[in-house]
Amino acid sequence: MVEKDTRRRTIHDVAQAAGVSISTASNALNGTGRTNAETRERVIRVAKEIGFRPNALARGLLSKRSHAIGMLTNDTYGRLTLPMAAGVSEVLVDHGLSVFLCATNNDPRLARLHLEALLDRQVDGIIFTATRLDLEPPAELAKLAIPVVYAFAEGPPETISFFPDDAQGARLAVEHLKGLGRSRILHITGPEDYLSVRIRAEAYCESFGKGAEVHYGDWSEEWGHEAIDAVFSRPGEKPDAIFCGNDEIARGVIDALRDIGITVPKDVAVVGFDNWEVISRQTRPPLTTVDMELKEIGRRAGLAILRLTQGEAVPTGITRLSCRLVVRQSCGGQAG
Amino acid sequence: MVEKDTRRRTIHDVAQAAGVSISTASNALNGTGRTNAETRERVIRVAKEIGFRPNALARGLLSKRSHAIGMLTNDTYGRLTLPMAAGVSEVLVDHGLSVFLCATNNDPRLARLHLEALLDRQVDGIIFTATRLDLEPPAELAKLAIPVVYAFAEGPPETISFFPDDAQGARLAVEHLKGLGRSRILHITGPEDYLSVRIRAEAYCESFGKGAEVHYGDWSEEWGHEAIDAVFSRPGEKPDAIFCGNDEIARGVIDALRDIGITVPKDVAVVGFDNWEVISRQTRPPLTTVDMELKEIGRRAGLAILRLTQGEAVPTGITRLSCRLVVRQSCGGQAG
DNA sequence: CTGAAAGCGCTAACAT
DNA sequence: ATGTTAGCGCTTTCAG
Repeated sequence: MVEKDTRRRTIHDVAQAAGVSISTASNALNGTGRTNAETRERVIRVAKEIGFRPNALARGLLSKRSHAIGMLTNDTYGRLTLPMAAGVSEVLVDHGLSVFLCATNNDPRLARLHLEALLDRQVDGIIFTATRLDLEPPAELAKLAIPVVYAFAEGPPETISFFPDDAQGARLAVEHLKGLGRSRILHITGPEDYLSVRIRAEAYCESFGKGAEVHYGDWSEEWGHEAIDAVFSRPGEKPDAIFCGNDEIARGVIDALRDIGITVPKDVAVVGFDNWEVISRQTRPPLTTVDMELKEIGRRAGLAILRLTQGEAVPTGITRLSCRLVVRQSCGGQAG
Repeated sequence: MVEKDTRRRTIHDVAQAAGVSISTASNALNGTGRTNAETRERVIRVAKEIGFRPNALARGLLSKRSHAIGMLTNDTYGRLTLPMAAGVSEVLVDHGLSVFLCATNNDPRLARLHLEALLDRQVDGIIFTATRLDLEPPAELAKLAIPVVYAFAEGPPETISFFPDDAQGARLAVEHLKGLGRSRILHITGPEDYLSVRIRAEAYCESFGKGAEVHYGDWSEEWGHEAIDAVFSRPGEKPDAIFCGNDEIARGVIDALRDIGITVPKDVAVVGFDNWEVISRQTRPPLTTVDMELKEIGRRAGLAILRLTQGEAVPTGITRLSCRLVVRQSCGGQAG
């Protein structure tokens, strides 16, 4: 009994089966050089028949392009990184680029380990993503010979970065509330040492004008509760709208308001930030919130890397991508 | 002015700089063959000096091992896939294996595209992960010449699969409640067509015994609300504990109980399933819940692939990994 | 239009 | 102990 040959078919097999030389087979398959239409078709047919698939390693060795990129992320794939990864992958898969996912877990040793592995594998480029804008990317990245793109992170000058436009997102929220006739809008948000927190707060202050009031805290529902309890237990005029720094805070705010008998959105309108659906769809009422379009950020980063690996130029600097307001019922919008 | 040579250093450069032949350099660096200790050290030193890093493509071409594996996942990286990916990566990175992440988004075209790309890249193995146990993995996977491991998914007979032990997890929850003196435990869970739902429900019934009562619904907070409203508005004895099919349902349950003036955990204890922290830490009181140890599933899958790629045998069949009960305050546990 | 040959960077027999 | 050589699978001059 003859053992079945389980080896992968090589271009050598194709050439032999088609009765041509290896180089002719290669030319035919890649449409390079001059090849008789007839032979070309025969070669292509044979290749399909015997299930030939070119070895990407051999190709990469020769072309010095691996058609793979690395995605380096500082966290264990939080809710920010993943939508971005989806966007990256979506853009690249149809161009034959694969993605190595490297979670560094904020550990510099791991980061270097992954980075070296990526370079050894001759990746055509690297996308660095982080969980907050003001996290310093590894300095080595800037010195690499291959293209690097920063997503949700800021690279050094002359590099390419994609950000959500936090200021525009905040304005979107405030203008929406103003348009609904709200006039005493409070901002309850996260820790002041986050860059996005400061940007959003500043845009809120500018957009709302006199009477703006920012409460910094942490990213938790509990903080939303606390803040509401504090604000509504003090004397004086009460707010008629709350713009929250993220959806978790917004959820705490909404729950706290209900607890003290205030109706959302009739008495107080609430807007969140993130559109993290497990929260924003489940608040009662569902939450109007600002979506940072993370997937789009990923897409843009992927596209940029794609262009760069093809030798095209991509403008350097920070590109701020617009946020989108997702209107649900917590502001008095239509039921839906 | 001489252009700086930005080419990557090759073993040829090392050999030249160390004044030895290429093969001696190779032997010295890899510790293969016989090499004089002195030359070996010199070669290694020189290699480090000029920043030599071996080209993984060339190595892979020769050894037919790319030291990369593919992770194929059916969803756009949901909360289930990601912890598993983290576990996989954690185990493999120190062994020099990199991971291609391929999100198929439940699209068969994408799945095949990714699979072919992985094979072209000569990956050493593939891990398939899904978002539910009873999702049929692509049939092509079983026929591959390389090792395949299924995580949170069931492969065909004679393959290797890792599952959470849903039945044990459910028993953990029920026994915990019984141990706390609860005697009228209800099970409010997800859609009956989910295998995990059926397994958990069955284990609950067996463990709780006479009087078991299962309410099937969907995976939402809303359903938790509805179910509680229905149960507490009907005549007859009321439950003193609820075992929920996931954390979202549990959150709805807790909120609904509070709405009708029932205190958790005093009057009714609640246990969830998933330990999705954005929910389970934020319920009031925080939720006692069953953790499926997804990261551990990923680790085991990664370890299995590692063994297989090294030619070691790994027992086939389904391995069910124990769940862990995370005790918070929704059952009357200690405050923490 | 086709084929022979060189070589990408590396490893592993085999000579020396 | 070290060097020479062949070759992994592929693309690409360059002769024919």
